[in-house]
Amino acid sequence: MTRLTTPEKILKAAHALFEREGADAVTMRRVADAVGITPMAIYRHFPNRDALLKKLSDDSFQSVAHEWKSRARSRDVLKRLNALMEPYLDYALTHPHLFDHAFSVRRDDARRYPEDFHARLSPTFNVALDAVIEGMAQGLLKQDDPHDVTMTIWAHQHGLIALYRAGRFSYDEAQFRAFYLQSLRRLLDGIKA
Amino acid sequence: MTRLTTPEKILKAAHALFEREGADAVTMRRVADAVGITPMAIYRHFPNRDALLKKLSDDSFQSVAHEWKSRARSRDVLKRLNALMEPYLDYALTHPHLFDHAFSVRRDDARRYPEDFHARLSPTFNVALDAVIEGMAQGLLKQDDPHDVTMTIWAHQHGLIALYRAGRFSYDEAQFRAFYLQSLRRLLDGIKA
DNA sequence: GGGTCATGTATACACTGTATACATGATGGC
DNA sequence: GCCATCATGTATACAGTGTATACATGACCC
Repeated sequence: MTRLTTPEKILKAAHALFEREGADAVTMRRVADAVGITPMAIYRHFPNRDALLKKLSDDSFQSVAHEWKSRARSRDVLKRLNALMEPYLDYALTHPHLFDHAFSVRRDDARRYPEDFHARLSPTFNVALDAVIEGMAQGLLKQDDPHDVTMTIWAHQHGLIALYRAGRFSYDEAQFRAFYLQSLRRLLDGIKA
Repeated sequence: MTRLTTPEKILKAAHALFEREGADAVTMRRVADAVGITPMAIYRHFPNRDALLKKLSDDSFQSVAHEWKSRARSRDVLKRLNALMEPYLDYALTHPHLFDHAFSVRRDDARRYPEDFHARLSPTFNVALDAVIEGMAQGLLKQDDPHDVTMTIWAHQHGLIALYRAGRFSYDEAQFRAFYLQSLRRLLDGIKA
């Protein structure tokens, strides 16, 4: 257990609150109490509450982002695409509150489609994009704009999880996972006969 | 201009605030000021703020729900499905804050998949479901669980709009609408070659 | 005419983020 | 060794939030 600097302690305490009870539970006073300082001391390290929450969720997301890439190892493009669909769900299920904050909250610095994704600014999007490009080159996927197709896949994943997070499914995690994969299979194969 | 009862005045004032500035702007004090009463007077008509917001968004949603059905007139099932995809987007674009509240907020009384939708409790879901069932019967759509397929379509729509609402697209409304319809076409046709 | 009840007001409390002013202790230059 | 500087903390205060509680007022009915 290495000694933590104060900003680290603050982030850790805030993170714990966030994971357990969601963003609303992360009040300056509760974080300060958990660290053992006064609320105003937090402002020596973070300009305001939003910045604290943002740093928090950015760090958390960063720590799982590399996991993304490591799953994209398969030679088979279709298997690779399938394997890429799971980490997004995994993150949503293991860090639900952080997921909400990372993807469902409007924020000024969020990457925007299409320009930021054409500029390859999103490492996670890139992995999926490359699989799609390769799939089209190999003739496994229909010829189409690969960026648009990747975005379609992302949106589909996101929609399912957003509805799940909003309480629109009565499925438990295992059941929802099955539905999620099945639904993505429909996207790959199409609904039309 | 018929005379409004106090609860109606409250709802109208709250609705205006909601549409213009979003849920956070709907404070008891601002609503009360707009109506010309004290904040506590609102509690004679609504048990608390959440109930006020809920009634508000339910009413708003109700007022557009019948529009849903009227679009499902075409004989051609595929055209009908396409026509059904637009109202959801229209509602999201014309009432963005209300859309967020209606579909992205966790609420205890929300209908849950699958049981509430099998019980046909959602008039809007039913319209799409019936089109899907008919499409399968006619052999236009792949044989599959029609409820699951309808849910897949809904999730796809929802994901696109959720990302748009979260600021992940730099498209303007017209551009996003085009992308939205294109993406849903991909779902119908499939991505695989 | 007087009780009942719906509807309003006034006040107060606990909670929020954070601006402002001040304290304290470590560090570096002379 | 001493003193200024500065990072880091505290204490207090303010404006905002939802809402519990107590009281006022006027319409209605018997």
